[in-house]
Amino acid sequence: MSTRDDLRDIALKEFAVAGYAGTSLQRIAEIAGVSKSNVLYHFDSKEALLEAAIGPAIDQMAVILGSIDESLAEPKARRAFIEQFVDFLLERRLEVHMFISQGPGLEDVPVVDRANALVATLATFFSSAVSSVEDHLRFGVALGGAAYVLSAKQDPSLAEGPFEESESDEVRAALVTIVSELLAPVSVQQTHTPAR
Amino acid sequence: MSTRDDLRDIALKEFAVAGYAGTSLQRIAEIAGVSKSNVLYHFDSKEALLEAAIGPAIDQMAVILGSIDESLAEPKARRAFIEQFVDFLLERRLEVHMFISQGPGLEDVPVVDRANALVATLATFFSSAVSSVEDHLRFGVALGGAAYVLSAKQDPSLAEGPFEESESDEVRAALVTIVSELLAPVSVQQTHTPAR
DNA sequence: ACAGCCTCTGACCGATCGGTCAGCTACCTT
DNA sequence: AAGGTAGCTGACCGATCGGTCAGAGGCTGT
Repeated sequence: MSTRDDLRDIALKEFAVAGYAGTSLQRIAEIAGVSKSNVLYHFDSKEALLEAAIGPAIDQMAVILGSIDESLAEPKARRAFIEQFVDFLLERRLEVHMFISQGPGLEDVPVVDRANALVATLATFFSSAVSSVEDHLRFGVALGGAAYVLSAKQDPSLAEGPFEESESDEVRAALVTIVSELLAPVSVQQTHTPAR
Repeated sequence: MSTRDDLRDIALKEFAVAGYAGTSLQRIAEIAGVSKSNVLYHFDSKEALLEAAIGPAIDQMAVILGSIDESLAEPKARRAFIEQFVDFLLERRLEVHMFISQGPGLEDVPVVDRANALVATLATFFSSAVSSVEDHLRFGVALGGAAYVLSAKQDPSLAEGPFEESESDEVRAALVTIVSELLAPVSVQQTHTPAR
């Protein structure tokens, strides 16, 4: 693995656990065993490092959202989307946790604004302007709850690899069940894209 | 309202939205319209300000947890607890959001460790060692999801007062429904404290 | 052998961090 | 009137922040 990739991975982990503002370039450099200057050689700025760390996850999220069309009202399509979404949460739990917990307060960082826009898009799919307050809450609980539980599970270690092999499948299945349950009563608006 | 209370409230809001590390005493002082020295006159240190900001919420949480006994298995008692818990989330959403999103990474801050211990206690009530992975996830999704959705709802403003009067009741009722739904299948262990 | 590039470092920069300190003002007590 | 105390401020401290810069060392192509 290249030094650049090392730095990106370390930065992502530190940003997720200690926060963007709470993580210094010096600390990232020390963990990686390089100088702070070297961090700024590979990345133009701290903000550029943040973009490199969470950008791929946002790109991936955009692809997932682009693949869903208005057929989301059909139970089968919806189930497939939820599975895809849970897989995304499992694979990118650090990035998602970062965005969930630090999304506000990291405004005017371009890559974060892009992520905010994506979540807004996703929300309109599941609960448009005409849906009830409860539907909004269901969507939020599903997204925020799944993101929280994944980041909180391996709290102190925040291990690098995915979950234990044996546990991973069980977690995935349970999450799909829970999220499906949460979103089941939500009616999907499949007409036009909402006005706002 | 005294200057001290002003500072505590401002600090809580800023800590919640920008993070503890991302909020400077200078900024808190500017918002309050006082000098930074004055902040450190009312609070011995930044950490003391954090404790003053979230301590009351943790005390309140401890009281709630102390009031529940092992009768939580009965549906009526469980429902009452969920309502009490949702009310707590509504009243203390800033503190809860702070703890949820910054709990790890704020270790060795005494007041945060106390909050962590409380959540662990709560978790053992709902899902002991013998319960399934899905039960653990259900509990986590309910807690983290409810906390996220409440902090995310009023994103930019992060208004001081509670929700709009008309909307507040609806949000409360919906949250009680959703959390009850999430926790319904979870079997409560009411024998002894789990072995591990 | 030399030139050029990539990787990387230490020294250094101004700004800001949390925190200390001496002292000012206003008010209360005797 | 004198003294004490609570509330507050500006000047200042060392440490650390993100970021710049000149240059060292290694590797490749000529």
